[in-house]
Amino acid sequence: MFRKLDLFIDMDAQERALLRSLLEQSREVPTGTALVKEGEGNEWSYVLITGWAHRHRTLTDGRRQLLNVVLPGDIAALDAHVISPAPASVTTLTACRVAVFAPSQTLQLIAHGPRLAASLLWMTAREEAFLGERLVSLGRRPAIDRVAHLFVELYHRLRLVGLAGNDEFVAPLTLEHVADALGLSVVHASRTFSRLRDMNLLVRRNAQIRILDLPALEARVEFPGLYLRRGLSPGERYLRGPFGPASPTSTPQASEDF
Amino acid sequence: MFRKLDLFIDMDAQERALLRSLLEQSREVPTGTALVKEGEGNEWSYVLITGWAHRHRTLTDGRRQLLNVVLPGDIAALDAHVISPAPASVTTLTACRVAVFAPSQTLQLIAHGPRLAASLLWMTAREEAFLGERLVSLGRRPAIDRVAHLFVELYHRLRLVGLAGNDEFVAPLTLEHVADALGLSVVHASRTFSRLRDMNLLVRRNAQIRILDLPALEARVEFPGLYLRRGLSPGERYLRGPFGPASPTSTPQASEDF
DNA sequence: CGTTACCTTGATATCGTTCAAGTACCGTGG
DNA sequence: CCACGGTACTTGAACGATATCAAGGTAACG
Repeated sequence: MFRKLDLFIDMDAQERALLRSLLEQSREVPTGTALVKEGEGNEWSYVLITGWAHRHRTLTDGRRQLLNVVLPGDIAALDAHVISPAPASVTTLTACRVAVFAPSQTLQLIAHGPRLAASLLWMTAREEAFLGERLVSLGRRPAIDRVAHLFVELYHRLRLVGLAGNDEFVAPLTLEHVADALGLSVVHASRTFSRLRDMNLLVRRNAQIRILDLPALEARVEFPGLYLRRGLSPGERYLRGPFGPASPTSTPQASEDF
Repeated sequence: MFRKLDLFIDMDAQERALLRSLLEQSREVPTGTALVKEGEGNEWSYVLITGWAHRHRTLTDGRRQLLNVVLPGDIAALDAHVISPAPASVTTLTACRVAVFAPSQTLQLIAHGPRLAASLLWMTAREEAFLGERLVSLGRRPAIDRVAHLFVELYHRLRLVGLAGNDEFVAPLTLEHVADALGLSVVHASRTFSRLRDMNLLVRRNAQIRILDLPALEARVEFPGLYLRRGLSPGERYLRGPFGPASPTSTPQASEDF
């Protein structure tokens, strides 16, 4: 399984090398490992290379809220370097391969130049957009649309990193995870999946998700998908100008796996 | 009204000057101005100097979700530089004084060195923490606790910038804003305020909020307030080391208004 | 002095929760 | 090969928190 961090802007050779060096020391962790624990001072950040994880908060009485799902290529706890006690936990949902890196390395990345720094900013902003969308779901959408939106979003995110088939993918989430992500009870999450199946929109069998009617699902939730794409924003356009790729040997074009 | 951007790490003279230059060209905008419109390619970012604004998404049928409140000292649409069509709108709630700046200036800031870049990262991460907390509210808290949490958070944020009294502050939010922020109907938001008043916890009269029992409110929502503080995180400790303040003339200490 | 924006209150409806029971599917040990 | 226990899921029934509908009240403002 190869990691596509082409989420970043097109990188020159030097930038690629720097990132590569971060990813070299990776380790394998089992299901259920707490990479970050909320409330504790966390020293490390992670790049998820393979497997799934999730970010979540737990209240004292046991209620839980899943904030986001962390997929291969995503960075977990980048904020660990700037926000002292971690505001949320990060736990693996499957066995994972993760690259661990220290604050000093993040700052090295930033110090290397504005292009990588802006990339980190972009990743963080993307995370924020995910949270915003989820907030719209919890605040203003009925259960069926919340579930629809979650899985349409997952579908697109997984496709981006080559982990989803044409209409199918594996999502190692229990009903409880879905419920905790969407502010529902497990019971109602179950009923909602039944409803989606009966409406011929989406089928969930164990961890297998099959999208039956993507257009219908996207229409339900007004899915623009814009916040997923790596559009050419003003900032990026600017980056290609004044600063430009640091090495003239690299042609600015869609980046490949590396 | 003076702006406290001491949210940033302690800055040296050069860094302060750079920020100052950004804030110099500010303009006054009336209530209800859309600084950013969702779906449109936005070219500008803003530092809010005085007044209130809010970030929000609107669905086609008119349902709205308020994502966050923007207070003096906050940056709005910093992500405009990296995420192309704006994922959410930003609209003023009062007359505001805002400093407008272009993507090029953000990148200048980043390029100036890792300390300012990390500060931007910190502000973005803080935003993300706000969204996460709100998500917990919408997903797992009953109406009364949602309202409690929102106003405790606002209280602390306002205190941080000197805009809240000991137990009182002005919040130019209508019931509709509160309802849209918390995923409630206007009617129920009204009833919930009544309940809070009857329980001697909080009183809202027009735009005036009076906190009657802060400890009780904070206990209800397990308010740690950690994500508000500017704790000395690993990354920050690091910044004081290798890089240090760029100018040796500035003593590293708590920053003042400037 | 009427219009509009904002808020309140009551009555009824609904979506989602909780409680409870039961099924299916493991992996384990006898 | 079967009994066992655990986890994940499903389904039904009753309940409850919040929504919706409807009406009325107050204050600002032209």
